[in-house]
Amino acid sequence: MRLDPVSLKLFISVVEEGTIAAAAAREHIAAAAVSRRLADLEGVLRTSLLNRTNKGVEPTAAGITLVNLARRALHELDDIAVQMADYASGARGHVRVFANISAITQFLPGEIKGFRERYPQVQIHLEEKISSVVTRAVADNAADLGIYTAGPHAIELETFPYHADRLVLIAPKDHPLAQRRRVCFAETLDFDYVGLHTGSAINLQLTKAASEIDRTVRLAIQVTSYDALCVMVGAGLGIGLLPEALARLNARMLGIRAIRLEDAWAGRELRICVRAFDALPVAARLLVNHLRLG
Amino acid sequence: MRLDPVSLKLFISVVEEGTIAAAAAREHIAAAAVSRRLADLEGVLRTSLLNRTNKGVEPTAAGITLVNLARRALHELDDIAVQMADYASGARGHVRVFANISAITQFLPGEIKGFRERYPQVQIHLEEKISSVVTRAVADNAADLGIYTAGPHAIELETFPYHADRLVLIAPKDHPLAQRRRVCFAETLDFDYVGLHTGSAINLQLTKAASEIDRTVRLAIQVTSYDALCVMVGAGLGIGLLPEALARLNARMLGIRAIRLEDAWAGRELRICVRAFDALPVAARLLVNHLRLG
DNA sequence: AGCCTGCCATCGCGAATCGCGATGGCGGAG
DNA sequence: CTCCGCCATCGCGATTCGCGATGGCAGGCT
Repeated sequence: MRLDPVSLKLFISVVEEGTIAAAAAREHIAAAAVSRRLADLEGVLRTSLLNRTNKGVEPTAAGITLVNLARRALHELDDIAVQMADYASGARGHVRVFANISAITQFLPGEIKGFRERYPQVQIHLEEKISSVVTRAVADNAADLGIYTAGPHAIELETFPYHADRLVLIAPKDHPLAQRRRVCFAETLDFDYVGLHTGSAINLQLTKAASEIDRTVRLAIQVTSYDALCVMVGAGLGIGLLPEALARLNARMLGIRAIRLEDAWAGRELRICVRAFDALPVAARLLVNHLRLG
Repeated sequence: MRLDPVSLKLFISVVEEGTIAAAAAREHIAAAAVSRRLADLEGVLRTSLLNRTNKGVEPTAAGITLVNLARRALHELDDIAVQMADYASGARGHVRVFANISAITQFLPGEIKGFRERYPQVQIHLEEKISSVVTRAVADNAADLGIYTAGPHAIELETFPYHADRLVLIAPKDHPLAQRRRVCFAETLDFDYVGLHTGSAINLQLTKAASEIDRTVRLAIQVTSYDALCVMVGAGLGIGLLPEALARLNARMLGIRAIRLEDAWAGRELRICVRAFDALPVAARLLVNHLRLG
């Protein structure tokens, strides 16, 4: 049988006031009721808590111990009410998310929408960064969780699988490769490329793949966003690499063709990273779990 | 209105089991009763704690917060029962006391007897030490509280007044000073002394007083206890200094005379010392308070 | 489409708990 | 001896609580 907080509170009052009568007056309850609760408490704990005289009461050694323990326990209970008041008033948990453009444009919108429906009290702050910046931000506690493209990262983080995506070649409609359904990467190196900025996962992948076959990439221009990449390719400045979902999205509007790359490395993995899952605020853990199930 | 531990426990079970029905079975209570308590809890906290479906329940963000807070609070309540079990089984608080012989022989017996009557559950361990050892032991946490003769002590302790006592001269019955009712210290230095061991408060006091009038003490012998001192003086080896109560006690049995010292420093103060009163176990604080009121 | 199942919410009922006023015992003060 | 203030106990009525019964809902199966 668990101890009753009302009786503990009355007991504390009795010890503080020195008499059951005074404590009863303070707590707006009949002295008889206090007396009975104290007797019950002593029965439950099987020890005498008070020495009773016709001048009032005095705590026993056990009673003094109980007063201190009871104060702590009641403080915890009161703290529950205080902490829960934020929910009662509509205040929210807050999660800081950094994600790369691949995740943001392909998967996060739908999943965050679903999460917000389920947990309307949780507020999400989302920033788009390249993968290396994402992992660094999580490590530095500038973000609660990050979504990045898997690759060699020196930073020690706790990670979870998120989604897979695939890179495709995009070319202007009148490009020699535009009529192809599929292509090997090596063939593409005969043409000019529109590249993404240094440090982006795609740019790293591009230069790495070329290096592995002793070739170089002919970069006509480098841009900093997928949109800019699509526009440049559509304008005929070169070909480029793009996540498949994005390519499909932009193909019709920007007059570009998406061509499948047959190389194995074109398949990529997006991952979720956190500093330490167990140390995350509750709301962030909820979001991680939600994204993992997405 | 304070939160009800029974409802909090049921809430935790529900979250852990995932359904009200399973939690009800686990806690041996009807599901209807659980359902009602949960609804009441949500009313008190003015926030939704669970999303209910026909497949069971799922905690809201508020509910997850509450589970963690409730676990802590319930642990505190359970801890009360555990800690109080010692009293139920008769185990006691324990206080380690170091005191000098003056306190032990004159005041402590009666006062400790009164304390034990009042707090029979508290156990006292008493060791006799000289004042410098007493203060050192308290500083080193080898004792909870100490009683010593006030004097220059480098150790920083929290102290309280205890009792005053007075040193008197004791002499063998046939000694030239034995017929005197009172004497000045300077006069006594013309005779041999039986001294206490180096480091004792009385020995320090003796040598300090002599030094202040540019005289030396002629120590025929040094002993380590008051009993030995009395026996030596009774045997005629010299005169000595002793607390008045002890001197009166031993005078008749050992054939010695107690003569009042007229010097101001013969009046002494006994003090209680602790490392930090607020940090003491409850039982030790009770004893300190009892001794202060003695 | 209909039926079955498992879940949750609500209700009325009886049992248990709780606060109250009345009463009595006790010891100290006047 | 009387009075006062304290605490303990009791009987009573009000309140709370757990139970079984009932109903609504949605998913799964036929």
